Amino acid sequence: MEKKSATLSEVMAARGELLNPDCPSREVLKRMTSRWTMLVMLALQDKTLRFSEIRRAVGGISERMLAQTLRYMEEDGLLARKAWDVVPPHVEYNLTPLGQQASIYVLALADWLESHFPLIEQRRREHNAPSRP
Amino acid sequence: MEKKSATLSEVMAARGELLNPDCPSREVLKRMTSRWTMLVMLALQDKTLRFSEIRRAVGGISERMLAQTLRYMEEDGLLARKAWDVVPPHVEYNLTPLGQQASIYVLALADWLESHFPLIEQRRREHNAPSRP
DNA sequence: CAGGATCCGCTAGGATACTG
DNA sequence: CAGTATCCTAGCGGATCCTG
Repeated sequence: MEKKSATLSEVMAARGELLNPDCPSREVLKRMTSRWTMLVMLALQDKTLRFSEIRRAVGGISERMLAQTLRYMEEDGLLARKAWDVVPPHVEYNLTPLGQQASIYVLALADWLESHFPLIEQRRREHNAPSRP
Repeated sequence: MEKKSATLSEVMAARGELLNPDCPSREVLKRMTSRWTMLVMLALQDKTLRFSEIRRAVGGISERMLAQTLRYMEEDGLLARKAWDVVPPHVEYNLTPLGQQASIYVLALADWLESHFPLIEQRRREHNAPSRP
């Protein structure tokens, strides 16, 4: 499993990997780009937050989904969880270096989307109402 | 609700826009990062393909999902569809400039994911088998 | 060939209640 | 506070058949 500098063809091959239906990274893609994961990344960008703080930050997420999302992210090494053994419980979350790297791309996409959303909406209107006489 | 030139704080607010549960761009995010949309973008990167070619390129996608994905992408202005009125039908798809812009971010994310997938998998194994004696 | 129409299983995800 | 457990529903998505 040594990692040498990738040749161009290797890079190109790797790039198409996801198009393979059996590609195991598809599930990771699915998780990472899932509705809530991206928003949690957005909320945790260079911050450390507690469970309920994230819940408040990410509008509309349910406890169940937040818990599950956090578990997945931790499992994938994107999220660090620190729990103090006190009562009432105190747990803090923040992105790991790996998670922060990933968040760069997620945030870039989110930013692009937000800034181009008006254009997309306009295209959609044009599309759905094409020159009605 | 009037829109003047954005101040820095407004820009920062815009970045958090997606965290608002009522934010309309959430649905676009959902569509754009949906399972198949990203893979179709991957397949169409600087290419023009026909329906069945895309279907073959994106392993595992069903006709129904491909058709729906293409419709959404066209609706959002990410995809251009050209149909010749011949029999048998001939239809070609390629990304619009807007779609190509978007694909940059999607592909960047996909690339990062593919190259870091081994690491993520390793983290997951470590996580699921923590120092068993 | 490029899809639309239908049927249907599965699961993502919400609401609520409960616990350490 | 930080979750887990349970129940339940909408809609994602697959399989299949059909048509211009």
